[in-house]
Amino acid sequence: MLDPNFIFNNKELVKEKLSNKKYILDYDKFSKLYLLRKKAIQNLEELKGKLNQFNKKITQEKRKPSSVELEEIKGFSNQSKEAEKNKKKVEVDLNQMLLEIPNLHDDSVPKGENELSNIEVRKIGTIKKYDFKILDHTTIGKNLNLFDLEVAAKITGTRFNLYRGLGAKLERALINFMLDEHGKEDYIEIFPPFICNKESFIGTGNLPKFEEDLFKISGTDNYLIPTAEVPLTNIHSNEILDSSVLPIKYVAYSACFRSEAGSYGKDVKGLIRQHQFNKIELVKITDEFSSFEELEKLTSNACSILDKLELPYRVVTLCSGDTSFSSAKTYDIEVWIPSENKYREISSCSNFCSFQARRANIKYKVDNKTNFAHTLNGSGLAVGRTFVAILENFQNPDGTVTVPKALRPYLNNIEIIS
RNA sequence: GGAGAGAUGGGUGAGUGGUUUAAACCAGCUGAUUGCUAAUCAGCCGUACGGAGUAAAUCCGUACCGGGGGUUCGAAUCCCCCUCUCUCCGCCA
Repeated sequence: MLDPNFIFNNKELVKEKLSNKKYILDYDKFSKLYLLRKKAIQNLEELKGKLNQFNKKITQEKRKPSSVELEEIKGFSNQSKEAEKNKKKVEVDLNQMLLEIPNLHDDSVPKGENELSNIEVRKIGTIKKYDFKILDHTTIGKNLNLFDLEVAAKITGTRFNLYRGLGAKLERALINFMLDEHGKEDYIEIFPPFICNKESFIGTGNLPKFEEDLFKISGTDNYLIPTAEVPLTNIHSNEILDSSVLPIKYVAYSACFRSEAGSYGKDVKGLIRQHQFNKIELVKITDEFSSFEELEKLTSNACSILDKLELPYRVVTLCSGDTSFSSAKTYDIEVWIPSENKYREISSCSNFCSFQARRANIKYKVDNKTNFAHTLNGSGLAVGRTFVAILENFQNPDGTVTVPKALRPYLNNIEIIS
């Protein structure tokens, strides 16, 4: 959520930035609600003040009000009740509008409409030359009996997967490897619930706008998490943190559930786009001064997993139009997928500045002053896509797959999956 | 699933309709005193919003005792709904 005072006082700037993010702000509607709210508050407080004064007098004089007084004061009481209802209604209206306004992108973000305007920051690792006909991960997985999309389709449906044998072990090894590596960087490990309530989703910005992307638990206001960002960021909702505990760093494994509404034709083959997948998530809560510095660190923490797994990748700064609803600045990390001959997103690292903190009410205190905290997150990494990248990048001419050295201790020191 | 108890400031905890402007204690901060540590004494010690102030300091007002609604001139206190916690029983990994 943006600061309503900031919107009110920076009309042109806010409108322009939002339009770069493909959002047309109805400023007139906003300022009308903003001013109505102020007026409603002033009206209510004046009436309440009169009422309080009268009641204080009665109390001090230790007597019951006379019938004449009662008549008069009842009028005030009723008026103030009306004023209160009016205030609440205006506040709800304003709040609803604010919840649907995206975050402003940071000035360091390139302006642009779509991914064509994203800027490559760096490219790491060398793409192998293969002197044999390479296979895609679906074929490799099938040949080596590592996972079974058909069985998953039978027992659940499309876009679900079942890992089997060494495939299941590889997936688990990756999870443990990533958690351990981030633990070395002093991220506190969390094992969160995979279902969160509506308030938590509003806190991170998934609701109210993106409900269709989520799986709702029938008969409740709860949803399956699409990422551990939701529980992790909300650990400190409605709290005022002492500045000495910042930055707070969390890492968590979770299964992630996404409806993938509106992506029916996309990536229908293989493990790239699933309704359920595994992911390691990094979340940071910082003060307002260090968040961009912490974003750089968080991004390189995510990259270091790819470095250690010897997977080629590149880092991209998303342009304004490609930056998500809640984010002020996002780096995408994209891993090389040989069968597609291109880089594919494997992590998205974002600084939300105070946008989520306002929604989730996360503050910190320094020198007796409270401010909204800044929140950040990034995948470290998407496990399923890492699995895909390993199968494809480490495939051998004989159809086997070499296990990256760093991962072997997690896989009974197996060197080759055959 | 059944029965019961509870939720009050950073913590413990009093408070069953009106000086509650939430007692008291602990923790914390500031100052005084005293060789140091410590002890003692005094003061301070929440959040949000609105208003005044060029701004900061500050001052005034309003709201907040798990959340929402209601009764009343007046609610931490009475009524209704919800959430969560604890205890016992049943079931269960």
